[in-house]
Amino acid sequence: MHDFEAVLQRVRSSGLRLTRQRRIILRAMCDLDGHASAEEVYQRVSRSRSDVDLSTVYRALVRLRDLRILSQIDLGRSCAEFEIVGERRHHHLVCVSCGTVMELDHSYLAALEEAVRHDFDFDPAFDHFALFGHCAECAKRGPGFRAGAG
Amino acid sequence: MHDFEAVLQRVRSSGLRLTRQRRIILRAMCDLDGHASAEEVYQRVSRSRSDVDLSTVYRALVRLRDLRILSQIDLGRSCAEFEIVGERRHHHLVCVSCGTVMELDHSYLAALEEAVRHDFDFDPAFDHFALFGHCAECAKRGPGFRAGAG
DNA sequence: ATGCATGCAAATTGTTTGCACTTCA
DNA sequence: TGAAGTGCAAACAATTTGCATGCAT
Repeated sequence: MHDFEAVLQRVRSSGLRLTRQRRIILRAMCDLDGHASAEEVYQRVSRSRSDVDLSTVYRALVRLRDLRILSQIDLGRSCAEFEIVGERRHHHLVCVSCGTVMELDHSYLAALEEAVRHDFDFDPAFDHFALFGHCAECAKRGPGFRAGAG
Repeated sequence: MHDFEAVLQRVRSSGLRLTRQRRIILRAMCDLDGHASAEEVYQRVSRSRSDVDLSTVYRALVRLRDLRILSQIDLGRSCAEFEIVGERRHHHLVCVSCGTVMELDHSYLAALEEAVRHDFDFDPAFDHFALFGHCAECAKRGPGFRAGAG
């Protein structure tokens, strides 16, 4: 649940052309709580009678991601997922066996971020990333499934 | 550069059938220093006259990854990459603009691993993962390119 | 008006699968 | 011998692209 008007404002000030389709897509992204793949966004916007082509969805998501209005993430579902960039920086714990996704506050990564920046002169794009592993229940049940997912 | 015989031994003791094709693939993975995608492995093993089908390469890589003889990683090249699992746990810093890949010792992630395990009862599969961002040179040159890569 | 965006359809790319045949254990 | 593995070709899914048309600025 993000402020649609605020997002529109960000788009306008970025200079990106605000078309009917992009408006629809942004509305869907704002309403949505969490992530969505291009296909999912497409499904949602297709419900409204003024539908949008799938390729347009793809193009819009990429543009908006480049402007940092959306962030892109790989949650291990073999497709890119997107989310409105909000104020709280957060990341994700993804269970590779049951698919559960938990949020991880950015503070957990602050030290690592600093160390990498200092020691390697490397600026990590730590805005939204996924950490794969096993949740408590699945760990109990024993290993198996997808191994080194990254 | 990994010890081919040692790897074969691991495969044998895992119970996996040791075929001509898998031997060839493993030899290629051992000779190779670093990662390779299925396609790259395929290219390499195709040079030898006793070539291997691409689908066989895919199937072998998956099997070997499940046995933890190989680790799989997404380095942002939009294809899975594989590497022989060695002794030193390490991860990667991937520059999203120039593509440079640097190694990051596991020690950098130890604290995070522990915190996540403790606070979320979540066991991160921290064997080999990629951290995207910008290297010093590219950061200097200014932003652009791929944004939130995860 | 003019250039950026869209729709449509077709192309690409990475990866997977069905099936008859081969081969390792 | 029998189950597991292979080659081949075809299927797939996610994403991209060419091009004529359309619409914000």
